[in-house]
Amino acid sequence: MGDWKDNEPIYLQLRDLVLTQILGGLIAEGEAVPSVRQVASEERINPLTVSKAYQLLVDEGLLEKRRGLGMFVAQGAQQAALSQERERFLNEEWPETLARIHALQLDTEQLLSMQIGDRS
Amino acid sequence: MGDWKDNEPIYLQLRDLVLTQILGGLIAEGEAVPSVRQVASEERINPLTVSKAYQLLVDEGLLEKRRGLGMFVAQGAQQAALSQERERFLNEEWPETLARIHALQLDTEQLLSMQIGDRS
Amino acid sequence: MGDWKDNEPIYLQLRDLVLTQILGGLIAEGEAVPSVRQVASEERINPLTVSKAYQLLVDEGLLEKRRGLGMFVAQGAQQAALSQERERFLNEEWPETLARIHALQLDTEQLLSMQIGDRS
Amino acid sequence: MGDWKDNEPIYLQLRDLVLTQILGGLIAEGEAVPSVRQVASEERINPLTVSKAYQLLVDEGLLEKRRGLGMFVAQGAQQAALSQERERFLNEEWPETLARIHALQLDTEQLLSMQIGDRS
DNA sequence: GTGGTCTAGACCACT
DNA sequence: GTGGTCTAGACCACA
Repeated sequence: MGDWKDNEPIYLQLRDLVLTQILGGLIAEGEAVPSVRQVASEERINPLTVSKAYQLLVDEGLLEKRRGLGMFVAQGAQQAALSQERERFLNEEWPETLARIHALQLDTEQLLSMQIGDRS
Repeated sequence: MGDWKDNEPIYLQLRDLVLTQILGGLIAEGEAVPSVRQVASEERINPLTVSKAYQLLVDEGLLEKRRGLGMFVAQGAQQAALSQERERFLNEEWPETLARIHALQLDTEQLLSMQIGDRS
Repeated sequence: MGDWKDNEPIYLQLRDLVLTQILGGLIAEGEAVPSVRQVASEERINPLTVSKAYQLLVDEGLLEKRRGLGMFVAQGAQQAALSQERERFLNEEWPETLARIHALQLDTEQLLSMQIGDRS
Repeated sequence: MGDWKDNEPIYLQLRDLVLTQILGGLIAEGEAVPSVRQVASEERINPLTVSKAYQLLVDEGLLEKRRGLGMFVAQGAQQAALSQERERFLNEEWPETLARIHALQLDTEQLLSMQIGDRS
């Protein structure tokens, strides 16, 4: 349960992982996320690296620090994460993807109708 | 046309730029691409960076070096680029994008209706 | 009245709060301050944290412990707090603030015209 | 030339130091700031610590990264720093200071007329 | 040369 | 117990 792509910083991958869990409701709002030390030891990575990931989420307002207690999922984090990630996707990722699809003369509609794991 | 994203290496961005131009037929097969020096001075980047991008395209068989003359788009480059990039896109890029679309519960219709350059 | 800045220890913030109340005469000399338990439960913080704040004030001679009865504002506490805090303010806090005002080239008139709770 | 208060993180002190230099025009806009390694070695601190300070300034838009080249003072940084720091001071620091001055029954006008280094 | 990332380990303040 | 900070040293990608 601890394998990381090495073309992307671990702390970014971890941030995305936690964010996905918040999105999916796997960690409820108001609930504590696993402590820095715990994640570090389970995933066999450095506490600093975990800290960096968590700090990013705090900066985005999805996590809250409570001094001496730990980090907690902020109220409204699930909804906030959803709209914030949607906006990022629509503004940044999708336009580029769309451009590439056109350049490669592929069919957007057909691509979108694919299921995950499919190979056209 | 001299601004670069700083989250991706310049030489990769430049490679993609040239590749897109080949795909779009903006540089015909057999035609010369701008010299390393010219690109470097116009884009105000290091000649080594330009060289690196060109070398990648040579390695992929899309450009040809002719000693003393410069770099030229290889015969069949447009078609080769198309199939090779399609392969890469379908295998690496699209699955992740598709997964993200599902995770964010985005609307297929809305995605289809966006055109290049649009904002939602 | 239960939100704390997270860039300063809670026990210090609490100490300042009580001290301000003594200065302002909100808690008269000889009067009891709210019990550790009461504050802890009202403010939803750890009793140890409250204790720490109270202990600081005891050390400064502003509060007195009476076994089995609680903590009381010491005789002469208001006057003592005043001179002691003035000293600290003039020696430590104000010089830095003054330097910053000069560095930011702020207008004395504007600063004077602001009242508590104002925004520029 | 490398002594730090130990009640505040070094990286914050360093950030403030660089910010002050930008404010004072000691480092002109477009000019490079000393490299992470250079500062680290001169000040006898860890490169990571320097990095953290610089990263903050990048986040605030006062510094710009140029890949492989270093960090540069952004265009308009001096003015931006001035207004940004002013706003922070007026909104956060001054109101609290004003409240304290009143609680201590001091005279704001007299305090403001003090010169740096004075003792009333 | 530049900054970015990571590790291993330490110490601190806070609750 | 919690997170925050710092060190010393390493390796990497980029220009």
